[in-house]
Amino acid sequence: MLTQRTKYALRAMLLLAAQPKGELMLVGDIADTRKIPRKFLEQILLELKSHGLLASVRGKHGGYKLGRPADKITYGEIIRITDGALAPIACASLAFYRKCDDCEDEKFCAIRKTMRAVRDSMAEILDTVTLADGAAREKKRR
Amino acid sequence: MLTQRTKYALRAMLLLAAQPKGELMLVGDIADTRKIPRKFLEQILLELKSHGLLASVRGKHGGYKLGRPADKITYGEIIRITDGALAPIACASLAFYRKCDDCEDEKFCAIRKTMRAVRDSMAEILDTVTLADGAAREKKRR
DNA sequence: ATATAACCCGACCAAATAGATAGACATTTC
DNA sequence: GAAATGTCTATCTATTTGGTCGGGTTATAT
Repeated sequence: MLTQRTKYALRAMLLLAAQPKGELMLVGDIADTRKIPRKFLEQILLELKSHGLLASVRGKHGGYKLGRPADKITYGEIIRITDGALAPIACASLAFYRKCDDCEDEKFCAIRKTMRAVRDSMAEILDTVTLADGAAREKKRR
Repeated sequence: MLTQRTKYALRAMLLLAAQPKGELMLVGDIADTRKIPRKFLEQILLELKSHGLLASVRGKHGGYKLGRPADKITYGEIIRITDGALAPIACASLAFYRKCDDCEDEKFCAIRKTMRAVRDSMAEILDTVTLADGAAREKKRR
């Protein structure tokens, strides 16, 4: 399950993706609009920024905007930053691989094999769908 | 990520699936073979049994065996019992659906839509792969 | 009867993780 | 230099996870 943190991250990013290109948005406005605790959101945005997914301007008239075009940022990227591995089990992860403590023979592990397949099919979606796709969909609401 | 509990459950079930058909296995033997804390395993097996995935015999010469043929038990079933929803987010789950507290318009939620797609592709694998498949694979080890 | 299992239950515990909150600091505009 | 705004670090609390412990019960084979 995605953490609350990740849900907040996705929501905030989608909101920014829906802004007129290059326009800055205040942390406070993002928090209010998407009902995210302000201070918590601050941390999340900072982390996303440190990975280049966001850009910011300080001082008066500052704010946040996407660090790259919305069609170049995938859900998968965001999730990996805020939540970590996509795979259901660490030994089946690519980006966050870790051996199971008590695994004897990874190569023949029937659990790992299946979880790898699951990971792959998750990644196929999450590394393909972009913020632009999401924002386009949400626009229909109005 | 799957919990340790679920990993144990899968391991235990796969071991039972590899037994000669109908043969009983002691909790203690399962625990030793698959390196699972004995008392913890007891709890897990009991839960799986209560859902019909296992059958047991008490008293001397007692033990556990699968409650159904190995090719009729999927990974998905086991995971849903020990871990809950497959979906990355509750509002995208079928078996464990729950509305997001602060969701305004589920129908147009771009997060939910994608996570539903993810859920579906996970379920397609996890509800298809059976213990028989897994056990067959592990047999090759020898 | 006795030994050997599974069953069942509730209490307890430690460590990790999640979800925030608080406050001081740095930077920019006006 | 004052106001607005992002940056950074520390701290707090609650929940979940992953067990452990103990002991009582029920069922079965010998």
